[in-house]
Amino acid sequence: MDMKDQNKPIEPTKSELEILQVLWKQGPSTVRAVNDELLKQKDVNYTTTLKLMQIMADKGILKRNESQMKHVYSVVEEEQATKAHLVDKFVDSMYNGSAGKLVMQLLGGNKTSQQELQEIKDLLKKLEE
Amino acid sequence: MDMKDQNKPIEPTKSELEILQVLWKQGPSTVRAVNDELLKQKDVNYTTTLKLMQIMADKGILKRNESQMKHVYSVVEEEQATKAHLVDKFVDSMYNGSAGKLVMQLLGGNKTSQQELQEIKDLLKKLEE
DNA sequence: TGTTTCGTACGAAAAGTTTTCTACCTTTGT
DNA sequence: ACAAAGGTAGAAAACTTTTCGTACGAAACA
Repeated sequence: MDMKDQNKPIEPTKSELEILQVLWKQGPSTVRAVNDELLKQKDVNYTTTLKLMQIMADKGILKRNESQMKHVYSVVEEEQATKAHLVDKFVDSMYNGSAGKLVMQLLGGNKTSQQELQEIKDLLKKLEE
Repeated sequence: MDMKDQNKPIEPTKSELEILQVLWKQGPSTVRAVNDELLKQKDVNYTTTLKLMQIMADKGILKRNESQMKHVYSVVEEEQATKAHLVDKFVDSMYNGSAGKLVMQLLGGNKTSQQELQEIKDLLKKLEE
């Protein structure tokens, strides 16, 4: 009996998110591959990453292919879908649900490149139609 | 000896953020006032809120005025500053530091009102200069 | 075949967060 | 003066998240 029954949105913890990053970037991977990547950022034990990924599989965040000895893990939900609802949650809790306010803050902080600004303007034009 | 020595950016937990929200909205407040506000959203015990706010004071997130029996707590860092670096952290971990990508996602999700869109366009104009 | 290497699984411990219990002090009202 | 109401503080329980130790099976290789 496992915990895979849940239509609830995923709420990854901090470490879980780090693992998701790697899987988003590299696609389906073994624990070893994920751990090697994490090691570039921080000091982490192989079994720690393994355990975490097992837990995530249990929660239904990841699925795994056990046909090989080296299990291959992949992400269940689309990257975009996960990000979308994480952003939603963030906007809700920080900006009272107003995406506009968040955008204002981001644009105000001049952390945005010229090219990015142009892309945003183009998108705004499209939205007008 | 307390833990107030830290220039590290604040990383509030989920519950701590809820308390920050209230203080941002209401300004310096007693535990009672904060708790009353929280009660509108969820079921929470007075001593729980008290403890949390004490911990936050310990961490240096809040400061308090003890001159009265009813201690008055206020936020140490400016709301904008806290939000700015929380957003930064979020953008870093989710969008690889690209604020533009986040904006794109937000605008793409049509969660943004006409008025907000207008404000954003105005801001973009200003940024061009 | 035996031994070393690399993988998984499981369980427990460590650390962090949240909640509650209890004690005790101060203010208020009778 | 005393009781009641409302405040703080500290210890500890309950959860959640993160990390690690140990066992053991499969593959590689001398």
